[in-house]
Amino acid sequence: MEQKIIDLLKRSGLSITDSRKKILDSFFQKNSALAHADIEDYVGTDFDRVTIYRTLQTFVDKGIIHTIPTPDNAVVYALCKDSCSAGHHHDNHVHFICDNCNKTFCLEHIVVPAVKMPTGFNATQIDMVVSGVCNFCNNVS
Amino acid sequence: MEQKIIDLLKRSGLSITDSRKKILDSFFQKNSALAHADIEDYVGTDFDRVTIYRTLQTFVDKGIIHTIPTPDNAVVYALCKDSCSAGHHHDNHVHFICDNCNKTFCLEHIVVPAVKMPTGFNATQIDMVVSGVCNFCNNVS
DNA sequence: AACATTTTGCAACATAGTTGCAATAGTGTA
DNA sequence: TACACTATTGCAACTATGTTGCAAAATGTT
Repeated sequence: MEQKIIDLLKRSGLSITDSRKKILDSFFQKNSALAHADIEDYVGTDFDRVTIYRTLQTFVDKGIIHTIPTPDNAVVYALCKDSCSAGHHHDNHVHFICDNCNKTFCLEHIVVPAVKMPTGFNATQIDMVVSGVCNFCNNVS
Repeated sequence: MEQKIIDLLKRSGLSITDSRKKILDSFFQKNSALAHADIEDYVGTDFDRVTIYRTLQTFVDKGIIHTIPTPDNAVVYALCKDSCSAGHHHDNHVHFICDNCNKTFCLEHIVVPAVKMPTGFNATQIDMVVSGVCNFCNNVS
């Protein structure tokens, strides 16, 4: 796991630092998307708030994580699959937010369907966010 | 116009106040969605920041406006069509954000397409936000 | 080990949004 | 129209979120 994280950082051309390792680790530990506050909770007081902001920004720039827009306008981050590289970002899957446990999931294999735009409108990016109850919460009940 | 706004407020069971009239007016004047800051600019110093927050919240509760999630996570509001009523909200159209002029539009007649959810996931709401260049910016170039 | 380059932490700041409470304005009734 | 009741507003203070500059510390390279 440790090695997997170090490899990913190296592959992205980033130097190996404690905060980057720990923050990446938090994404591998949980398998849902994380808000800034979640990460702050996870790493505790080990690192400064500012460092977390900057690290997340770096990860987004390098294509390691991507942001997910949510209806309640909280910033949420999730790991990108290997096909994502710096700048060129293949994030065309549907995202799911559970109203019950409040977690955000990437539905990796559900592709955002095409929509026909009105004349004059050119689409470059499409975000689709579905809310409801996730499989974990459904199984519990 | 004045009368139209007063009728809308009455129909929603709200008392007629200067701030509500002015804020509703800003939505009728511009025909794109508005961020809190846009409204603050429009109404100037006539009303307190807090009043604008509370008024927008009231309008959302009553189904007069709806919020739109944006990829850069700014809160944006737009007028609901008449079919929207308090609590019961028919907001199943696609939203469009222009990367050039930065305005947000409701594509009222473009319905969000259906997507098949993985087993265990139940969808109650689907948001679809398209980014690109709007028809106004395309015509200009 | 020594150096140049990144990264981090701190402090200070900027913006966004919330809450309690007293003052004010709107509404229905006489 | 005047009154009383209720709803709304403004103020102040606060919390949360995010940003910037700069010096100190850690990283990578030789």
